[in-house]
Amino acid sequence: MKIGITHEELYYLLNKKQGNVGHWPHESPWEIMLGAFLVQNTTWHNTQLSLKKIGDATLFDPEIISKLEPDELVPLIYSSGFHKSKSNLIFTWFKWLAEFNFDKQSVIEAYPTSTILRNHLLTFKGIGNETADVLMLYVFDQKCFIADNYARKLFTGLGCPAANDYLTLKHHVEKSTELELFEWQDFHGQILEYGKHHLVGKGPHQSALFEQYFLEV
DNA sequence: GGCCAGGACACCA
DNA sequence: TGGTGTCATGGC
Repeated sequence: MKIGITHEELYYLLNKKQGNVGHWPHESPWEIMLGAFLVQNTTWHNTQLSLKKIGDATLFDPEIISKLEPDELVPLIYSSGFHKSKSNLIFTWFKWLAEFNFDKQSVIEAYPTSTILRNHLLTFKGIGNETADVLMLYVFDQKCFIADNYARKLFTGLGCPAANDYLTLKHHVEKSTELELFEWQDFHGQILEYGKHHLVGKGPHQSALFEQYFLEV
């Protein structure tokens, strides 16, 4: 990268600067899945309103959630928007999980490689690259990089030429970065935290600003 | 009252 | 393959 630090160093700088940001707040894996779907193009605040309603109605019991029809899900998730598509996704997702008896280890073992599992996640209508990676990283415990909007802005600002496309940046970072699983999880949280404070409403090319921030450790 | 948020997808050329 | 419209709510 242009400012001459490795991806690992970037992560450690963010972590040192911002401290513990709590990578993905949750009480259970079911809450992570629901959060990943509901937060699409929505604020975390709106997502939490929906999660609270689902929790009140189901206690996040996957068996109970899996028995809810899309029409029954709509009033629970209304506040996070796109309720038609999101209710259908939750419905089909938990029906699929039921085939594995809601055991995520069984899901992981049913697919020969993490790439094959990820490709299957992408077959769900409503799961794209970013949501698939959130699930892989936080639910199925697979090391990966989430090249979301904030990450692409940040890496572009740092002079990374591969950052304008989701998959290009994802693969670039993954093949050239050595981190533990919990660090990959925290990396996303750190970028998100940084993005919410420094990237909202700003254009992608802010390298001077980034350098000033990171070198002021 | 317009703009945007921790996207995804269909459609078009 | 790349660009654009659409889905929808809540906060500022």
